[in-house]
Amino acid sequence: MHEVAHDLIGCVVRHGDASGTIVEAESYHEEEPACHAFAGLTPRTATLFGPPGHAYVYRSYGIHALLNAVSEPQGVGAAVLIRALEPLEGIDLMRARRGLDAVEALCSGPGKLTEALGIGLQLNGTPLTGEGPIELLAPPAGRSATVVRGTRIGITKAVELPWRFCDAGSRCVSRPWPDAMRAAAAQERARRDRRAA
DNA sequence: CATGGGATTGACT
DNA sequence: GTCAATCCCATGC
Repeated sequence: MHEVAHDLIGCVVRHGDASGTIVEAESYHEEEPACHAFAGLTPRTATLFGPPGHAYVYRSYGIHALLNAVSEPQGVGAAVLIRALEPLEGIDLMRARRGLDAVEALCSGPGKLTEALGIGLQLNGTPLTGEGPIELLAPPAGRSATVVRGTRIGITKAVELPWRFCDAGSRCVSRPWPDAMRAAAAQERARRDRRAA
């Protein structure tokens, strides 16, 4: 049921002149209480119950816009939250919007990437298939990411569900890193220290 | 109509 | 580590 979230890792999101590769995503479904669609069909969740391949953008904590891709057929409320990108094009534009220089900090969080790409609430409900301002593109041929799976973060309900997917090789993932990534990073550090000694 | 709670981030102790 | 910022909307009276 959550292969969409897995498969989005490595895909490219583009808005205007800025784009990035997805390195982190989480799946949400109407049957579990962490999903906004759990409350049923309301004005807020209408997009979630609409056709797949559309953007669900909502305001979080009154401050940030968060970008999701509707992932199930019309009538089923489900979406994949895009949590982090590796910047690809328009990096200087992203720097200007974010007021930061470090590339790995530009899109390493769901609120950060919408700011970097200039995505706002007015894009809620727009298609991601190329007819709308935001476009979702398949991974470039030949690219294959090592995807690690973990529990979703920042939520208080259904925290045990392992529906968070990250590219283990990316430094642009939002924190905290999944255990598998921390282990890999520690191993790398040990290897480097051994070489230095 | 009033209230409360976030799928977060950045600044500060 | 803690904490405030800030607003949409679901819920309850």
